[in-house]
Amino acid sequence: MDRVRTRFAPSPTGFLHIGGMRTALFSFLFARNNNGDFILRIEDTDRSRIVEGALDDIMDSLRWAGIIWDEGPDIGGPYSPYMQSERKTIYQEHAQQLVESGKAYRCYCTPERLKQLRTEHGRQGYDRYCRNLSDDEKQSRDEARDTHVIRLKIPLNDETAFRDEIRGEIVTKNEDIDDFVLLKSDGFPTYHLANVVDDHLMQINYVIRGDEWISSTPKHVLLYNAFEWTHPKFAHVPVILAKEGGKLSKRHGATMVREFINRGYLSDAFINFIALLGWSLDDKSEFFEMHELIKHFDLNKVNKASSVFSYEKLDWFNGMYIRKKSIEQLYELILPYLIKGGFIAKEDPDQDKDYILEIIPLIQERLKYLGDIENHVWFFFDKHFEVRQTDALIPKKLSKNDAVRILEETARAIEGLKVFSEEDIENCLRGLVESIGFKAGQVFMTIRVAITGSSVSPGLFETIRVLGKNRVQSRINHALSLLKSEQTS
RNA sequence: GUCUCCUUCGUCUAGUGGUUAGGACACCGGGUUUUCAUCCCGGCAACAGGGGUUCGACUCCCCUAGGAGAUACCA
Repeated sequence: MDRVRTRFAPSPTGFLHIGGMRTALFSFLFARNNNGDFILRIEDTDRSRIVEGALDDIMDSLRWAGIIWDEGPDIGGPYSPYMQSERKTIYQEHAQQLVESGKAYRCYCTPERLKQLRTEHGRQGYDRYCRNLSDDEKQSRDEARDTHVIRLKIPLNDETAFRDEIRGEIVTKNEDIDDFVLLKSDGFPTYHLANVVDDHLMQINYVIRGDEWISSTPKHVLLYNAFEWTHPKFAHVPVILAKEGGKLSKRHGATMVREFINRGYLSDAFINFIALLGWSLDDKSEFFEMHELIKHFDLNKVNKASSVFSYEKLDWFNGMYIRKKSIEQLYELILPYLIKGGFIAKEDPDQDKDYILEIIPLIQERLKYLGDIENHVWFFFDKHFEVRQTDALIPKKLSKNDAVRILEETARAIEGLKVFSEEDIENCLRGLVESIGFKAGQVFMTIRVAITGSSVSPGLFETIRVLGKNRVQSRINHALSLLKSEQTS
């Protein structure tokens, strides 16, 4: 059997979408699983819709995810170029060839006529008017150099079938297929022409794409037939929908891969999650690294039905992956976010490395995504510290004086600690609870709010240890002054 | 409207004629506990509906409904 070659062929009309990434992933996994090639081709034949920066975003996002192509616009390859806009003459020659062999024809219908056709008959496609133009008329139109497009002459009274690798046989009556446009009046090809010509020329033998293409596949099959080429195998993978059905859009949350990168989702987690949208190995495996996905991927295990993107489950996966990272790995990962949050200086990022290395274990299991880091570490940095919940300083059922007493006793007890280990801190404070007569929860909450500024924090003893004696003492004093000033009740 | 595809817990899914229909996320309850988180235990919850075929249908066929896509000189 021939070497497997698949491709991902996005158009640079926007940043890479979640669904696009998932389709690219399946195409990539299938190629790698078969020791084949994965090609990146850019379909930029609609010059009016090209978005600045989209091409770079698509390539960067794919690389981030570990979806690496063997041939593409940036690295070239044996079938260069990989930008369709640079292949314009190839398509024109092929379209011309079909006109000459009588399989396609020039159509001079104006956009206005086509529009009117649609309003009169509903959406029923082109009426194949120019297909039957007399030779005289054709000649005079050509002599007048009327603008025209080239359309494929669909063989009537027949049906077109193909086998989808995921769905099986799909049959369409040819009368339901338009004499669709091959070459636009500006000389650029339509997707249909360009995609067929390129897939053939680039030796693609598996076309793996989103299932929104199912209904145009018969057109492509007919085009392959017109060229007398054998068509590749087709596999239409299900698309990703929003919760309410319909396309995923901004109002549901992030849709661009870029947004997930920026928020600090780990590529391993993202890929793992997205791979499971429409594919699964069995009823128990849920964690897969890329090499495992490659090893196990199978088109037969791809679902037919579209799936809903769950932000909650992505967060869960991401949390699991964050917890699997070593302290050192996590340090490298969060550094950019610490810089962005103003916690450390860009010029000297490793300045507080030892301190941060101590902090990480305390927050690791609480982190959902890296961008969330500042909500967990702000109070570890003096210049960001403030008591955000001053009223929480006084626990339920206790008075201001009780709180003052707790903090004063705590300051004294901490001062007496010779060894500042977690164990010693714990023993010390538990002893304090005993002697003071309040409940542990009440005492600890007051201390927590005093030293972390809020009622939610990592474990108290470990936090105290990491903060260090000096910081703890000065924060307790600060809290005392807050309590004594009349603001708190 | 027409054509095509799809349909198992709220969500992601396992299941290929005989299962108490399994797992995960979310949710609810309990445990651990100084808060939050983690972790552990338990619970809720599904075969869209109707006809067939069959000794027997979630599994096969047909119809209906619902959803998605196409119906562009966009991809």
